[in-house]
Amino acid sequence: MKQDPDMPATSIAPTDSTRIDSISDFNLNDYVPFLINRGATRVAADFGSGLKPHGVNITVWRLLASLNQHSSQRIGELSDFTGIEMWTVSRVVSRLEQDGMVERHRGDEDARGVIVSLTPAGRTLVEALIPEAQRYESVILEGFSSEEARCLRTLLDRLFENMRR
Amino acid sequence: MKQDPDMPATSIAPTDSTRIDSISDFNLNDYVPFLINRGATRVAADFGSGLKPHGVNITVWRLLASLNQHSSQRIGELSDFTGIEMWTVSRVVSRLEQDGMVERHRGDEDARGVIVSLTPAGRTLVEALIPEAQRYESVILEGFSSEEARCLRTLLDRLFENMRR
DNA sequence: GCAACATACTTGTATTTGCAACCACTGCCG
DNA sequence: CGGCAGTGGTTGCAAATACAAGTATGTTGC
Repeated sequence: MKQDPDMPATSIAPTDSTRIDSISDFNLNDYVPFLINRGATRVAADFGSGLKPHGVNITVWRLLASLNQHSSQRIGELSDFTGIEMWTVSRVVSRLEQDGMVERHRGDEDARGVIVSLTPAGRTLVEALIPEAQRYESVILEGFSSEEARCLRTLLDRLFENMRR
Repeated sequence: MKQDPDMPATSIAPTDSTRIDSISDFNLNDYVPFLINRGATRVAADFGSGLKPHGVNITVWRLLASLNQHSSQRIGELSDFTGIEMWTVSRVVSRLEQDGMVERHRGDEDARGVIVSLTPAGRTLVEALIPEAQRYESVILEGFSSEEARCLRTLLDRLFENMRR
């Protein structure tokens, strides 16, 4: 077993629960991609279960909220803004169209693009979800000062920008 | 269309790209659950595609890395630590067991629990993945001071603690 | 003005995940 | 010790997502 050369060998095995068994110095608790995925997995499960009574999952919510903000966007723009792969956006939008929540039509300038916009029913749905979303955010940010929350938002945003390359 | 009563009506429609169409004051760019999910979706896609040559996806990587850190854990502990639902952990562990990357046996103290541990092959695999993981982290944290990175880690960790309730 | 290539999106199929119902084991109470 | 509530884990089936291969439109060079 590899050992830190700066540390003297010890014959007493550590037994506390925070002991790290890994032979490398890699620590998941400090590994940002892990921390983000872990948080997001839980957000999807927790907030997602709150959305279920509305017949909506996390992906649908994110797309609807995105459309609520910029009332009509191309499939590719929705994908860029939300980080959801284009093929998934395409299929989710198809279902939302069937359900009468969005409309889809070819771009005017460039007919390769497909422009998606909320119907009145779609807007009504998003507006019903927003208060729940805000309530949920306040739960997960419990104990955060407004300074800390602002800091988290900024850093997450910069992270996302880095991922665009 | 509703209009902010504090703002005088204007006949000139705003045309800049940052315009918000929503009638409410809800802004996704400041909404933490959205920012986290967006980041995580991209991490899963980007880092995930780097993992594919190793026959591993993001969920498998997270579980292997978790086992690398605490060499044997129960299914429920893996679920708690990673945020992945237990039924998913159970199934992924089954596949990893078939592939010879982990071993599974009933708990000694309490035989309801199932204890999972890495095999030598599993440990070899994780150790091959760690350098790639570190490289990926450095890409997404480009431009972050060590102070900022530390801050992000701390805040993400507190967020996760809040979600445990 | 028409190949040839690029961009924007869609879709068939395979894999992964979510849910609910289930099985395995423990600890407690009579 | 026998039932029975509680905890930990698994699994059949449905829904969601990933990938690769497709269609539709636009742009460029000849």
